[in-house]
Amino acid sequence: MTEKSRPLRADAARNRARVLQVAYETFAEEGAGVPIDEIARRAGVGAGTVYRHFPTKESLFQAIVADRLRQIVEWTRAQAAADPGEGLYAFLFQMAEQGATDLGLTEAFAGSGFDLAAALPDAEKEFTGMMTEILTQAQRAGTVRPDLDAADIKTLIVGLQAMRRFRGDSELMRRVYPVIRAGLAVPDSAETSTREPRT
Amino acid sequence: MTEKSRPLRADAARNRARVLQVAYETFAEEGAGVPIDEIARRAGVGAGTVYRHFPTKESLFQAIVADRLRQIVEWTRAQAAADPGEGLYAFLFQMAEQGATDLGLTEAFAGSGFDLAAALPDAEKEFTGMMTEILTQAQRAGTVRPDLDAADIKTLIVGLQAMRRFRGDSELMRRVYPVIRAGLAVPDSAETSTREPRT
DNA sequence: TCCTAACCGGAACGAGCGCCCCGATTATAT
DNA sequence: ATATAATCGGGGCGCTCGTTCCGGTTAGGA
Repeated sequence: MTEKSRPLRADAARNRARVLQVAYETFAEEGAGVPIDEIARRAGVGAGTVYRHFPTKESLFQAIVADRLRQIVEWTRAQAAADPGEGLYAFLFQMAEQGATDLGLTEAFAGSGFDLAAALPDAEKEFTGMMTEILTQAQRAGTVRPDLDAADIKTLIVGLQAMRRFRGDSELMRRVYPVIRAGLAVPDSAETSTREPRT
Repeated sequence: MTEKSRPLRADAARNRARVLQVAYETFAEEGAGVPIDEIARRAGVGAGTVYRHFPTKESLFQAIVADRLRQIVEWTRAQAAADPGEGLYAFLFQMAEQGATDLGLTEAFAGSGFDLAAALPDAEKEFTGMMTEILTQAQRAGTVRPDLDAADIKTLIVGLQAMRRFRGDSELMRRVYPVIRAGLAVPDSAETSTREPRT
C-alpha cells in the first residue's frame, strides 16, 4: 500500500471538498454528460484544479456514485429494520424519486455509457447484497410475491427511474407507482404468471 | 404551397431511399447520437449526399420516428380490432420490445433531448389518440383498471422500454412483464390505490 | 452521341469538450 | 519576514461531430 500521503494544504482540502459537493449537485441536475468546465465554474475554481484532485472526469463521477450508493444502502437498511414487510417498498419508492432528483445516479444505474459492476465492483456488490436481503425479508413477511429475485428488482428500479424522470410531477407517480406495487403483491390464486381475463 | 418539385433523378432517388433505410437501422442500433458520417458510410455515400436530402440530422431522425409511429399505430389498431380486451396488452408488450430493438424510437419516446410533441405534433396526436382508444376499449372489456389514462400508459411504456433495454435477454421480460400486467388488472376489491399488507 | 443541369464524395470549417501545461500565487515551516 | 514547495487558473492541444463547399462525375433529353 502507498503510505498515507501527507495531508493536503488547507486551500487544497477546501477546494477538493467544494468540487465534490458541486460536482454531486451538477451531475444530479445535468447528468454525467455535463462538461468539467461547468463544474469548475460553479465551484469557482479552474478546470486544472478539478483534474488535480480527480485524474479523470469519470473518476470524479465514480467517486460520487459510490458515495451515493453507500448512503442509500445505509438509509434502506434502517428502513427495513423498522418494518421488514415495507422495507422493499420504501426502497423502491426512494429509488424512483432519484429519477427526478439525481440524473447522474440514474444514468449510472441504468448503465447509460457506464458499467456500474465493472467500475465500482465493491459498491455494486454491497448494494446488490442489500437488495437481496430486503427482498427476502419482504417475501418472508408475505408482502412481495416469491417468484422474484434481486435482478428483477434492479430492472424494476431502472424502469421506475425512467418513468419518474419522464414525468416531472410527482402526481403521476401517485398514479403509476400503485400499479407497480399491486403487481408486486402476492397474487390471490397460486397462479403467478400471465392471468386470463376474467369471464 | 410549393408545386410538387420535379421528380428526382434516378440515382438521387435510389440514394435517398438507401439513406432512409440505413439511417433507420443505424438509429435503431446506436440511438440518435450516432454520427451522420457513420450512416453515410454504411449507406455507401458521402456525408454531403445525406445533407442534400435532409437539411439536418434532426430532420432525418424525425422523418424516421414519424414513419415508425405510423407503423405502430396501424399494427396496434389491427390487434385491438381482433381482441379489444387484449389490444392494450399486445401494444404494451410490443412497445417494450422496441426498447431492445429500436433505441432511436425509445429515446424519442422518453424525450431524451427530443420533444416528440413539439417536433412531430401530428404523429404524436394520432399516436396518443390511438392509445386512448385502445385503453378505453380494454377498460370497457374489464381487462384494465379504470383509474388510468393515456398519460399513465405512456409513462409505463417509457418504463418498460428502459427495463427492456437494461436487460438484453427476453428471459427477464418474461419475469417482469407479468408483474406490470398483474398491476394493471382490475383489483379484486373496490380499492384501487395503495394496499395495506394483509394481516 | 453530346450537352448540361443535377448530383456526388469527401475535404474543410467551426464549435464543444476532455485533458495538459506553465507562469503566477499562496500556505506554511523556520 | 522569507524561502520554497504545493497549489491555482485558464489558455491551448487534439479529437469528435454537425454542416458547408466545390471540383469532378453522371443521368437523361435532344
